[in-house]
Amino acid sequence: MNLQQLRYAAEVGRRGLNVSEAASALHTSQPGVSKQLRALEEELGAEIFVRQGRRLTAVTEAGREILAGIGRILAEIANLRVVGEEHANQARGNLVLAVTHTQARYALPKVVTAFKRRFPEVHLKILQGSPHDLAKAVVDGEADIAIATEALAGYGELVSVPAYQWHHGVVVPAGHALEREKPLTLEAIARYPIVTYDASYTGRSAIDRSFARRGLEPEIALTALDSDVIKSYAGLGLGVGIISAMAYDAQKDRALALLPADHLFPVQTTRVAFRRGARLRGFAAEFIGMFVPHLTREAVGRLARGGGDDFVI
Amino acid sequence: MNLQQLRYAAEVGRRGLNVSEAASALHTSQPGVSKQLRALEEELGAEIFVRQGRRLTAVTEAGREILAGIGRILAEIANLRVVGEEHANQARGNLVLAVTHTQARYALPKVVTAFKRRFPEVHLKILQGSPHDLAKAVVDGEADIAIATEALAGYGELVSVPAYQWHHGVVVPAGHALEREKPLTLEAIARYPIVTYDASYTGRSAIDRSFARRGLEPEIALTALDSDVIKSYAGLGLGVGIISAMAYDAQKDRALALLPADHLFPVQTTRVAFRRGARLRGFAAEFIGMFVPHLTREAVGRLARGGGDDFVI
DNA sequence: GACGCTTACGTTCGTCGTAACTATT
DNA sequence: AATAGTTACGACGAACGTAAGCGTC
Repeated sequence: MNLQQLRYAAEVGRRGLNVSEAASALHTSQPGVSKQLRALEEELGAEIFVRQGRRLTAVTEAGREILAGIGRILAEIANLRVVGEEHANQARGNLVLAVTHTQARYALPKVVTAFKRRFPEVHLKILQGSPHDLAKAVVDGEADIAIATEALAGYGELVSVPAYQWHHGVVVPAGHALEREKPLTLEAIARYPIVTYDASYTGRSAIDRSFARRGLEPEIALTALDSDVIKSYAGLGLGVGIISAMAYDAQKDRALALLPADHLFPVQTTRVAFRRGARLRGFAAEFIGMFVPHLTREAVGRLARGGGDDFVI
Repeated sequence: MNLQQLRYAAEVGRRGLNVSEAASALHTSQPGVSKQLRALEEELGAEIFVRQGRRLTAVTEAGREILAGIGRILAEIANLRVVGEEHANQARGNLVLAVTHTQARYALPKVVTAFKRRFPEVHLKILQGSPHDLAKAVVDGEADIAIATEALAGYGELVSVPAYQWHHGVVVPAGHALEREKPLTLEAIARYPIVTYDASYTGRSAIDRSFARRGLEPEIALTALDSDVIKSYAGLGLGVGIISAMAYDAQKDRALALLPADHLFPVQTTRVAFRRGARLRGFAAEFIGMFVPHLTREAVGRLARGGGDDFVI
């Protein structure tokens, strides 16, 4: 058995049992991967994949367990490298953040600025995507830290902690009839077409639930992945915008009015997540500490080693 | 990086930083181990061992973390093999028990018999040693399950569960003066020399504490590792024996009298332990289930995956 | 001088990539 | 016919063991 075989098996598992694709992703030949897979199965005395003719069609019972173990092994290998990097230079390295657009645009700038001042030699990379993409990126080791309001708490492979809370707000063109609606109600909003986040982004599920609970079925005129796009179309009069209140800037968004909606939609909790068992770089733990009030770098380490359970709000 | 390098580093760490000894234990050449160690350190970018001249004298800060990670990796590799073995034949394999003499002689026979009837193809091996030896054997992967009354709960690398409780008893030659002492007291016992277990065996620490708490300092005439030896010498009149009550057999030990001492010494709890995170063979979990009442095979699996904490009585 | 790690070197084994082959869609 | 995986084979490289070298105790 060798590490290469484990990497190959893991990649094949991740790539939907497609050996050729895995080989190409690993920058090696397909026959090589195929052969090493067989050798691994041979040595373990258990088939990992079910073969129909010459194709891999499923993962066996034992295979599931084996792939899970391989995942843990490769994660620990990655941790070893992290220890080495940390040792080489505590203040230099790469930090990959996987965040939603709203976070990148409105929540991160302040922390990122402070972080960069403190760790000028750390190269920051910000990946964007849907909350599920972000979670997957962290699970697969492509990103170190994910920040999002949705989905993160649902992954057992991740440790997630609540970072801060916020509310949705309603944005309309200045002078819109809704501005005179006091107090603002869901019923009043539902009379207009809605422009808001795409499904599974930035608290969208909470918005839908709030309307549904009152028996309302507002027309969703347009959905987008980011608050800026939604603001633009709300400004064009395509509909009433529902965005994260922190995405409204009284200065820059003078053409729009923000109507507070704290009483209409539930409070949202943005969470920070990283891989369970991951050996985070010191500055990565520090970043989390800077982003989440009252969470020390040491506490982050403890969470990673996994008291096992999520920090519950 | 490859697995061989990790095995080498782990072995050197375990063998007190002696490369030659590690090489010989691994059935390979010393220069090979030395070179691979350097290669690993080189690749990780961190020294694992401190060198003074040509000798390894200590483990570095980073090295401690790295060796810990390597330990987890090698344990997971072992788990992969276990999955393979399980797949090959659920009812065949090896089960290594590490137990103290008292357990082997008086607690195990019934369970072992039942186990063998149920899994005739499983080869059972019973290792003996001091509780600390047993714990070490399991931590190092030399044994699957340890059973002892002392020490086990003190190892973070082990998951331990209470199996059953018992009391010490006093054995004296039939007709001994102590037989007429009713109720039996520690003071009365302390008037005679004592024959009992060696330090750190089978509840010896509790015996010492009981006397000490009453300000008594009995003369320990002789200590031994096993109950049978103690019984022999107590029978010869060398002193009053204090052994596990279950080690007294009214039939076979007719020359001795057992004086109950439940009220003199605290109740003892024998524990069963296995490596945290270990993927036990099905029959191993089953064995634990047979030994520990009310513990199902599934519960054992859950414990291994580590809700993290010991089962508390 | 004995022990213990490192350096040097030649052999061997394993891994990789190319090419040809076979089976499935 | 195209896609996907296996078998075959030759080349390269890495790891191993032996032998010699260098520092320590």
